[in-house]
Amino acid sequence: MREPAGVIDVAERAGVSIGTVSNVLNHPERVAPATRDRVLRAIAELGFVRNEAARQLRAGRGRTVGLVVLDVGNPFFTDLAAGVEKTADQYGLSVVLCNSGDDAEREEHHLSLLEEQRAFGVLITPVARRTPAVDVIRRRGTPVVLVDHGSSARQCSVSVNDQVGGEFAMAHLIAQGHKRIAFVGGPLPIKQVSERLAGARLALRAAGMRPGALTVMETRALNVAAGRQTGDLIADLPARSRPTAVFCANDLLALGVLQTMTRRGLLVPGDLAIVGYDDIDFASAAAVPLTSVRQPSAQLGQAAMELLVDEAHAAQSHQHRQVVFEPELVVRESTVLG
Amino acid sequence: MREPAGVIDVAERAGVSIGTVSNVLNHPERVAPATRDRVLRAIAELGFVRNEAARQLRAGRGRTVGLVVLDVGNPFFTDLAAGVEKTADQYGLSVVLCNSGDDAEREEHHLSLLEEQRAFGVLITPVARRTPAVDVIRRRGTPVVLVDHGSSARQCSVSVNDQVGGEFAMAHLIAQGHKRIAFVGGPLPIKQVSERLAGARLALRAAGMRPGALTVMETRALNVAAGRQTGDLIADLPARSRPTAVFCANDLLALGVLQTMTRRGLLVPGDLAIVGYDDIDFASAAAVPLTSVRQPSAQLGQAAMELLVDEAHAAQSHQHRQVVFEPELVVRESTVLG
DNA sequence: CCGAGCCGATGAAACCTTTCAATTTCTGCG
DNA sequence: CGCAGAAATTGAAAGGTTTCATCGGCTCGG
Repeated sequence: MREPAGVIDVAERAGVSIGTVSNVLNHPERVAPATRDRVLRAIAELGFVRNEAARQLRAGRGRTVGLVVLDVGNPFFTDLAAGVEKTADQYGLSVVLCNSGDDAEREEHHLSLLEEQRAFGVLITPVARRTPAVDVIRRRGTPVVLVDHGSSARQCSVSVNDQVGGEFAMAHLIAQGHKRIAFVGGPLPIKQVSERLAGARLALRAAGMRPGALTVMETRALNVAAGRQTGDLIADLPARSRPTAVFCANDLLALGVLQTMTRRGLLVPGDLAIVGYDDIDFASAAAVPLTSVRQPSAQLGQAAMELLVDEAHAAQSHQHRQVVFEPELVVRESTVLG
Repeated sequence: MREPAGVIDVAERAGVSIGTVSNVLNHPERVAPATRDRVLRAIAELGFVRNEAARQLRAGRGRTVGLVVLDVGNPFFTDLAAGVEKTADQYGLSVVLCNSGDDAEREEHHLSLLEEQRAFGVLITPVARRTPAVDVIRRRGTPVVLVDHGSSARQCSVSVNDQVGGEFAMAHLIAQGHKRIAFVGGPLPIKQVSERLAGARLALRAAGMRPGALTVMETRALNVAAGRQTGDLIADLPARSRPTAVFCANDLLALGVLQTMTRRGLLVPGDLAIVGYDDIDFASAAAVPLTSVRQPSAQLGQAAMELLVDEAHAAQSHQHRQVVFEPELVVRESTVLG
C-alpha cells in the first residue's frame, strides 16, 4: 500500500502548483475548467483524501458541533439530535453526540475534548444549574448554546417553558378530581425537573389546594429503571394513603411506573392516574397510552443550531437570545378512561 | 480576550523549551518534578488548551471512532452505542455517533467525513449488503469493523445470528398453533431483515408446513410509523384471510403494529399474536408486553470496539475475526395469554 | 582528579493544508 | 502589433504540535 497522497503529489501528477490544487478543492471557480479537470483526474487516480486536521489547523476552528445531552437512551434527546443534525447539515457542519449521563464529571470531560478539538461550537443540556466549565470554554472562544435550559441574558439558550408544562400536567390531574398526587422525578438539581415541579405547585395553589396534597418522590435518575423502583414504593403504600395520581418528570419514569402498576395488578388510571413528560413515540404505544406534555423536540434542536451559527459568525455584534417554546398537553387513557 | 496560548507561550512563561512542554503533556515521567510543576503552573495561568488538530496532524491518525448506525432513534442502536463508548473510553478514544438513516448516500457521506478526519477507525452497520465505500476506505488504511452484520473472512465483524433468531421466533409461533403468519419487515435488502426472514422460512420447513403459510409484508423502514401502516393493512383484511400472527423484523415495527391493533379494537394475542426483535426496554412496557428476540447489544458494541483496537494496533499481524453471538427468545403476553 | 554514563533539557524538522501577494498568461481593444 | 487590464497560476509562509538526535551537566567509580 503506497503512502497516502497529499496535495503535493496531486500537484506533481497534474503538473500544477499546490496552490492550484487547493483552489480546485476550495474555490473551483477560480480555476480554469481544463486545469480543474486535470487536477480532479489526478485526485481520483491517486485516491487523494483531504486531511481535515491540517485544514483545521490552518483554519483555526473545526466544522464539528458537539451536542452534549443527559441521556442518549432517552428518545427525547435523539429527536432533538435529529433536529440539530438536519440543520447542521445545511451549514456543512457535522454533529458529534456526547452523552453526559447526568454525570458532571463526564460532562466536563466531553467539554475538554471538544475544546481541544476546537469545535465549531457546543450545544449542551447541562447537568447542573451552574456549570463553570461552560463559562470557561465560552470565555476562551468556543460558542455555546444552552439547550432545554433557559438562562439569564448572558448567553444564548433554547428551551421549552417547563413551568407551564408542569402547570398543564397538574391542572389536568386536579381537574380529574385527584386530591393526593405524587411528583416523581429527580435528581432535583436538574433544572428541568425542578421547574416542572414548580409549575405543579403553582397549579396546586391556583386551585386553592393545600401544599400537602402534592408529595415529592425524588428519583436517582430519569430512566425506566428508576420509574419501576418508584412504582414499587407507590404500590407498597396502603391504598388509603397512596396517591391517586402521579406526575412524572419524563416519559421514561412514567413508563417504568406504569409497568410496575401493571405487574402488581393495579389499574391505570383506576387506581393510579399517570402523566408523563416529553411525549416520546413510545408514550402512545404504552400498555396504557400515556397522557404526556409534548415538547417540540426537533424544533428545539433546529433553533439551537441556528443560534449557534449566528453566535459563531456574528462574533462581535452577536446579541445573546433566549428562545422559549411552549409545551402542549396530550391527553390519553392513562388519566382519562377511554 | 488575548489570543489563545500555544506551547510556545507556555515554554516562554515557564522558562523552558517547547520540547519540554510537550514532554510534560505527553511523557510526564521524562521531566524533572520541579520543571514539571513550573510548566503546569504556566499552563494553568495562561489557560493553555492543547490543539488536537495539530497533534493529530503530527500523529497521522486521530483518536476518534466513527460509529455509523442505521437509526439512532432505535434504542437497540443506542444500547449498542453505550457498549461501544464504554469500551472506547478505556482506550482513551472518543466516539462519534453517525446516523445513516437507512440511506446509502448519507452513509457514504459519513464515511468520507470520517476518512478526511483520519478517524482511528470505523464501526458500521452497513445499509446494503455490499458497500464499496467501506472497501475503499479500508484499502486506504482506515480500520473498519462491521457491526451486526456477519461477513466473509476478509474483514472483522461482530454480529448476532439473525437466522437462528428468526427460527426461534417462527418456531415459537408455530408451536402456538398458528397456521397463517406474516413477516413484517423491510427494506428486504437490509441483511438483518433478510436473514431473519430466512430463519423464519427454515423453521416453517422444519415444521413441515407449506411455504404459503408465511406471507411477507415488506415495509419501507424499520420504525414505529411503518409498523402502524402495516398494522392498518393487516386490520383491513377480512378476518378469515387475515394472519393470526406476525413476526416483525424489529420491536419498533412490532410496537407500531400493536398500536394499530389496539386502536382498531383487535385483541393481541387473541386476534393477532406478535413477535418483535431486539427486546428493547420499551418492549416489556408496551400495551401488551412483547415477545421478542433479545440481542446482547452492549456486548456487541464492546466486542466490536475491541476488534477495532486490535486491528488498528496489530497492523500487519492482524487476523480478521468474525464474532457471532447467539440470540435468545423472551416470551411475553403478546403471544401467550398471561 | 578524570572519564563514563545517565538524566534532563533542547530546538530544529516534519506533519499537510490554505492563504495571499506576486507573477505569468491571456483577452480584447486601439 | 502593442498594451492595459483581467484571469489564471504560483510559491512561500503560517498554523501548533510532537519527535528525536544532540548536548550539557551531574554523579559515581576508578
